[in-house]
Amino acid sequence: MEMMVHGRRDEQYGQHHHLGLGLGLGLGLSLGVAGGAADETPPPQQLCGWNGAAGLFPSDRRTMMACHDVEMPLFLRGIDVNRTPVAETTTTVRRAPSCSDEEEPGASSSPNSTLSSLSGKRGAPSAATAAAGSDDEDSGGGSRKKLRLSKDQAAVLEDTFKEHNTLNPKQKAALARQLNLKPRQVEVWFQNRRARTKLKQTEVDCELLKRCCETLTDENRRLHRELQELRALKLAAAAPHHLYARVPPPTTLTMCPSCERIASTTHNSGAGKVVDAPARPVPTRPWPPAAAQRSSA
DNA sequence: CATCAGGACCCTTTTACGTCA
DNA sequence: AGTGACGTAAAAGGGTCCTGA
Repeated sequence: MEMMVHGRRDEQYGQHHHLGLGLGLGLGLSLGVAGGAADETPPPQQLCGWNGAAGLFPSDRRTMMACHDVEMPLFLRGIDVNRTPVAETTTTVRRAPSCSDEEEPGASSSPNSTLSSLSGKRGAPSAATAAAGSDDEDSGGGSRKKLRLSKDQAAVLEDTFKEHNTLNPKQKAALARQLNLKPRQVEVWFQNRRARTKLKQTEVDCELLKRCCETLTDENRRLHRELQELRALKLAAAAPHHLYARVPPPTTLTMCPSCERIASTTHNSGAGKVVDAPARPVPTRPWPPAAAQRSSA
């Protein structure tokens, strides 16, 4: 049952992500960034080259630290619960002064912890706050307290996320038990983590599209120039010789005999030399096209 | 077959916390 | 040392979708 649900979700959100992230791929870009794809569990929504966690996800200091710790044995033992930040460094998990009561390992320090026991439905805000108020009475008027996860907790979560970016209830419960967190906290962490992943991927896609757009703009500019030159050439060819001869051509147009491409080169010495432009039987197509003629007729 | 409850997830917003100037 | 701005992670709230009863 659990696995079924899981698979379904994957499928569902795979489609979802096609909408969200598909833009970079619609252009048929094979995102070359895909180098280290192995790192991140290719989520169902993996559409383009996954950049791997290395360069992407640890965008912030804290996550970075967590990722660096990844090598540590996966199942950390004696993980620092959210309380008693004994010898934490900068990422000390602080307990709110109000939350002086120590809950037993099962009940997390999260002020919202009561929420997780509300059978999953996160609605019922009033119930939540009410519960919170009753649970940690001294929480100061129901203001939720956020507790940073410890480095170790984050590392384990990161590791697990790399294996699979979603959790089935069993895994969630196990992880929560292992980390001494509420299942709800684990769930929220995974949600936020997925959101961060998606954001990063979107940024990468966006950057790629930007580059692609620049390339196309350049190409477009180049083609426009080429078109102008060709039009000028055509005009010159059509002009009567005596008129054309009076205007010293700023450039000399030459044609490659093999490929029949016309090249315009500045040629000072050959100023009076007029290229007999229509040497090439270029416009083989009638103008306007026959179809157009027919339709206009 | 229609309906409903339950569950999982996503998206957006809010809030608490940490850092820096 | 105190403070405000800012960035970020944790959490809330609301919505969608799917499944099973």
